[in-house]
Amino acid sequence: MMAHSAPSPEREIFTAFLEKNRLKRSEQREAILDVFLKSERHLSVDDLFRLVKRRRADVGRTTIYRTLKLLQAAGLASEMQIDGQSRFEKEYNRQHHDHFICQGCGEIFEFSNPEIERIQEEVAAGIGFVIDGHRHQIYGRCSRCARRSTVAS
Amino acid sequence: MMAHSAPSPEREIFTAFLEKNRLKRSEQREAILDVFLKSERHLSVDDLFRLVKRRRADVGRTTIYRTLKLLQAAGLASEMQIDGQSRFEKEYNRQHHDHFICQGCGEIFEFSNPEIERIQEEVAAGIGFVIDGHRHQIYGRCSRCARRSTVAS
DNA sequence: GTTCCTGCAAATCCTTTGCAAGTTC
DNA sequence: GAACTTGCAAAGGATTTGCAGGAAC
Repeated sequence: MMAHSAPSPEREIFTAFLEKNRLKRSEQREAILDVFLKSERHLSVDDLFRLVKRRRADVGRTTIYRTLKLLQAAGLASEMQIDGQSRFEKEYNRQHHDHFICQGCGEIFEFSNPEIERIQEEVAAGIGFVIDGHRHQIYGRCSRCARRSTVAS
Repeated sequence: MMAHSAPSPEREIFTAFLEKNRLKRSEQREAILDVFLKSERHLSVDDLFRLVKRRRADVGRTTIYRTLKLLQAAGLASEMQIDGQSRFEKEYNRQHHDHFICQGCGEIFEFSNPEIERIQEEVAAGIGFVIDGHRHQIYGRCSRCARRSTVAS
């Protein structure tokens, strides 16, 4: 039995992706996509697993892993690594961005800066390097945590 | 029995580090440091393990892991992640830099750009974020591999 | 002699894979 | 019904830890 969710461009893309690859819909996949789309965070596999489990206690971790691969292949999710751990964020209709990562509270802030991208290209061109992509993570303390640690110390 | 190596600032730093922390010298540690210092590459644990093994067939992987932690703590090595794998490079007397990573041949090129660093700081300041450090990896193809794939296709 | 090191094996952690049973089309 | 999906358990790969024996101080 299939559950139904309100339509959205992401769901249509996922459905199209499944069809194109002769894959099937399933309640688990719908639930995972739903939960994933609802979240505004950078989710670890375990975060997602726990969130989906609240809705379907019988879902397996394996299915989370497998579905995340599908979401990436469909262009709906993108993976990043923080402290050696995979995290996933929504990718659809989003432009490229990089991350500030607060080491105090774990919060992740996104940023993008065309100047930096441009300089990257220049530097790459200087050595004949052709850029496919990049990861730029900046570690430190967010304003709140910075304030706190100044006061505390 | 202790082997001896030509003195170098790095070896002195390591010796001082061991003394300060009431740790002991050992042939393994000396050998690992030696091999590490001689390499100009970004070594995986396994790379280092194999290189050291050529000199001391009896060394254990565990000792490589443990010694790398010491080298990091002493400021002689720094760790980076590529494809989820740890790699280590020399840190002593080196200034901060980031990496181009060729997905064709695996080669790693270093770069540093003060403009990028400056803009980073500006963007961070804009949200009150205090920077501790950052990782900036650019993926793509080096000039040789770019040429090859253009010709081949 | 005490304290620290080492290598092995076992344990962890995260992720993938084999497989039998259940779903979707 | 054929083909795909699921969850479990087992297997993998990278790294860490417990421990008994060995080396450094």
